[in-house]
Amino acid sequence: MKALSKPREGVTIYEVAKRAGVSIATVSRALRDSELVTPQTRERVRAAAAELNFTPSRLGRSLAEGRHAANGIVFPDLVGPYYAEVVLGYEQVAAELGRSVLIRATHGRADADAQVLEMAARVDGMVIMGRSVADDVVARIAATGLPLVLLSRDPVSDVDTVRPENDTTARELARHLVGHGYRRFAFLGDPAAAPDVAGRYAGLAAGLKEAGVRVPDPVPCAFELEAGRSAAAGLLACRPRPRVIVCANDELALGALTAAGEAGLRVPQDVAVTGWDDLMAARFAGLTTVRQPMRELGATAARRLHEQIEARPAKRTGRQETLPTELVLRTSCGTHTMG
Amino acid sequence: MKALSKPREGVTIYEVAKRAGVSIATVSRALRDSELVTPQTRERVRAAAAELNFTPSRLGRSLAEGRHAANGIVFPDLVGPYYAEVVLGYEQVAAELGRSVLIRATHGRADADAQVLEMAARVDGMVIMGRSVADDVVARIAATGLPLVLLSRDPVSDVDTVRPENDTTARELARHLVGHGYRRFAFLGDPAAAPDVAGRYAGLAAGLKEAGVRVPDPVPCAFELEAGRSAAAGLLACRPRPRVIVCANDELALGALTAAGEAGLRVPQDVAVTGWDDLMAARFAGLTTVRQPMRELGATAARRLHEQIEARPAKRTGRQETLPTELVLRTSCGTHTMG
DNA sequence: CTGAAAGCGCTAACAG
DNA sequence: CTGTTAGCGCTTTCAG
Repeated sequence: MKALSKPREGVTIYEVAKRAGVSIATVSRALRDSELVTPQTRERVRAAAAELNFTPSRLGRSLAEGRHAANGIVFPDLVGPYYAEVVLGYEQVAAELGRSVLIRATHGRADADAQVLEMAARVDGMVIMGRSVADDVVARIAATGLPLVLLSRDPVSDVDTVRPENDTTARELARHLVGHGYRRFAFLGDPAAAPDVAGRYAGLAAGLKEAGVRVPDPVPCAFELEAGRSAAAGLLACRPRPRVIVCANDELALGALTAAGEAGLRVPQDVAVTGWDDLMAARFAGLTTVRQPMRELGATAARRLHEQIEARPAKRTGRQETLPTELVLRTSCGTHTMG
Repeated sequence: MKALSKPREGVTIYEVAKRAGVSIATVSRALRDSELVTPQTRERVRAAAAELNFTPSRLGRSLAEGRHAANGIVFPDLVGPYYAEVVLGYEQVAAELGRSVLIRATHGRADADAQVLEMAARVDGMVIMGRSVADDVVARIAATGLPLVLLSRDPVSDVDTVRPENDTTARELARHLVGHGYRRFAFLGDPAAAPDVAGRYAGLAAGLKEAGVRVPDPVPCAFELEAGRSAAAGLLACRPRPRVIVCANDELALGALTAAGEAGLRVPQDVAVTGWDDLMAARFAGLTTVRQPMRELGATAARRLHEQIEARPAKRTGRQETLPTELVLRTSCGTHTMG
């Protein structure tokens, strides 16, 4: 057997050791500020490392330490400001905790399962958001004992979950709209596409039922402005026309607003529209919507995950955490009298 | 010397080998579809692996293969839709190429340099965006021979660069605004904060100079709506008031629009406003702006990086690529007569 | 076709 | 305080 001699090119700890005239153990210690080295030696090693522009291999270190010092997050997509904010909150907390961050958007890809499993092998713990992968993949990862947190997703076995409040606020929205005198409702969005949408629809339905108003069937629709526009155009062509279109998120609502304009209808006089998310555009479009603590969702998930990682061996608590959301009234749902 | 016995818990290739009654080499081969194993053996190994819920350790594999199969991307921040879109494009291409993605937002953190260096040790190549770290860090990473691509940033030595067109389109914008008859310009944004802003300001200045219009000093301002609002409020209080406020990006412009509204000024009759980015909100705010191929910027950077990684040992070409941008005229810059 | 064993770069006992 | 050395989990010669 001979050396394999891969065409590696990074400077290794051996070269630094040789240059500094010490052993690799001393280099390792010196570079990590161990107390077990003379300031003198430390300096010599430091100098040698600097001269060689040496950075320790993360692979070697992780393998020896038995940890990656990295967290992952998987989400269905990154389109629209929603996911980005969540990822931002996640990254921020992870960075503070000194952990690297791996991301993967599944985009409904065929090999999503494999990619997520791959990520599971690279991290000390991960967050899975929404319906990015099937339950059996989640279960399989959970079975390995890897720290795991589900975000905006229905619980799977005893995995920790973090999500925004949907039900209560959706009921509140229903009550508010009924208060405007509306009776013909439409719901734009596919409850089967995301747990959050299911929760919003359920809350709306419950609120309407309480008020004795007919509950509309949901109109499934992709999460894009364009899709919202065309679906809403169809809805607005119905007779009798719905008096209010409750949309599963702001992008759809913005599309509905566009459709209403194209149909020559005034909002809210002819048709009212509501969204969900409170994107920046919602403000400029005067859209009534629900504000979600997106960044905080990501940050919270990161903290829960970290707790699990630190608490190894894992004690799955199945903790469920729900973050509050807030109804934001603007002009698109109807005219509000001041005072 | 004894075994170290870390409290590792993952199933290893040894256990699979034992269970399948073969050597670890055979397991390794079987699981990676090597031709060198009987279908029979392969099946036996597969079964054993499945029963044990085995996933090969990425660390072990990477260390042995001498590659991470991961790419990194560093950006200054993730606030606002701009960066998210870039990251999305990057992730998408990286995923197609079978590579994991590491992200890091520096947020102007003090330890940004160390974090970026850390990432450099975890990936086979990385993209550095805007002013996320200082030139010397870029140079240092480049010196290690790690494949590197700069995004929306001034070139450093011979590192490949990808960026959006700023100068030409900014000149075009200047000409258009001068065509509206405007002479008193203001520029909101800090050219020192981002190379893109510097390019936009330079282009605007050049365009104005050509037209014989006085070039305004830039008004430095953070990249946030609120900051834009207050800076614009100050500008609008000046006498004589600027006739048009050219903003470094849409968020600032949206803030300027808000400020104008609060000051009781009509846009564009009393003051015109332009942005840059073409966020979704820009459309609903009627904002004249410049559309950038954000997703394509990320995707292009990912491809360039991949080329470098595949072409190892690296041959730095210092290739510079500029992606086109497009002026989008809406109502905020002035009234346009049809036809 | 399969197995034995040598590393990949680093950390951490252990023995000086 | 410092050096020696045994792994960490996997891939890959090299021999059979």
